[in-house]
Amino acid sequence: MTSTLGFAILAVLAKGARTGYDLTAAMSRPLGYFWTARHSQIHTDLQKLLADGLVRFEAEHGPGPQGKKVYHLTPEGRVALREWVTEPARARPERDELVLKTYASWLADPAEVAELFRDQLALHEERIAEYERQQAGFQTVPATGEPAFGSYATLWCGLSYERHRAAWCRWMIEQLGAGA
Amino acid sequence: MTSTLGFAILAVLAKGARTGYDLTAAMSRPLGYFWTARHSQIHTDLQKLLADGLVRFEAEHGPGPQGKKVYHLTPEGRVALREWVTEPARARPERDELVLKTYASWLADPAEVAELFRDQLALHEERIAEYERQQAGFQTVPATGEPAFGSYATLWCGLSYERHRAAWCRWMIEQLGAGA
DNA sequence: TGCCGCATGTAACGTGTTACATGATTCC
DNA sequence: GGAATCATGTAACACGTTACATGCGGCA
Repeated sequence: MTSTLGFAILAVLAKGARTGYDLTAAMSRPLGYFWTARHSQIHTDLQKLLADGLVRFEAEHGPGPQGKKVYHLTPEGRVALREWVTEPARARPERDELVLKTYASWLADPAEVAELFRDQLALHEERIAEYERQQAGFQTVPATGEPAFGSYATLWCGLSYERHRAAWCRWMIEQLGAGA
Repeated sequence: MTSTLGFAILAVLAKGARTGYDLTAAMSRPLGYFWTARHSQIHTDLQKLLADGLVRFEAEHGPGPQGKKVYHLTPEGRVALREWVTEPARARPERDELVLKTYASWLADPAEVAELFRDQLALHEERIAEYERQQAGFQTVPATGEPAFGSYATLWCGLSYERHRAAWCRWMIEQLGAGA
């Protein structure tokens, strides 16, 4: 059974052949802001995909003791990815440390908690600016059949998420100030 | 080193003494919508907290082969929790299967992808209704020093999140319809 | 020659899920 | 007497992170 990370790898490879190293770069922040992985995990998962016949590689002469392996999708890999896309997504349990801290925030000094939220707010505002810059790079919304549609749609989601989060931080800061 | 789950347990116990079973119920959906755990994990973590002197229990006669253990915070546990609250939250990597599917959605049939988002939208709308009902239960916003403030603030966050998510689903459905 | 970026891989550990295992109490 | 709920615990496995390990190619 292919793991979700496996499909994430296939999704990136669907846009073009890449080495494990390139995949790692693509799946690190800020590029891969919805599924991240370390190179160690990517390499081991590539070996599983290889065994399942979903990817293959061309060995190339390059740096490192083992040279360079440029992975690409097999037709089976492309089919598996396409079928996975429309299957219902398994809900992952929400685990949010900041929300948990909020739940216990009544125990702490409101001014110190507000400090925490001011830091978070600054972070979200930075990301909003970054995402807006990226969004401005698109002249129009790409059509649903174009590879760029995936990038645009995830960017829209990320931007919406950061705005929601920023609004929550502002509300918290306001509450914590008023209660002091 | 106390794990995040450990602090989640302390945060629930800060509101009153509970058994492992009660904690499991409190940390399952929909109550614990920001940190969930299974009973197996909670029991093993309680044993660590016990070893660290952050919780203690009163043995009571009750059901089960081992009877009943009602856990409560020790003064050290309360201090540890309060100190943890104002420490900066470690960012967990975002891992969102639906967003990943969206990234690869250009490969699939738009009508089938739209189906996926209609299902998701229905789910979010249900949660919004549920959270709004819970919010209506509060006459006023609790003061920051009251235990209820934590519940209200997390509810606010959850509601805001579900609305953002619903808006994204609606946008996706619109795009997928227009492109067909 | 020395450092940085490219490139691949393994091992140990921590966290979380699923399944296994047991048995008392309560209500019908 | 039987079933549902309350109640605690262990073991095997999956997933993810951190650290360990190696070494080529290009540039200064």
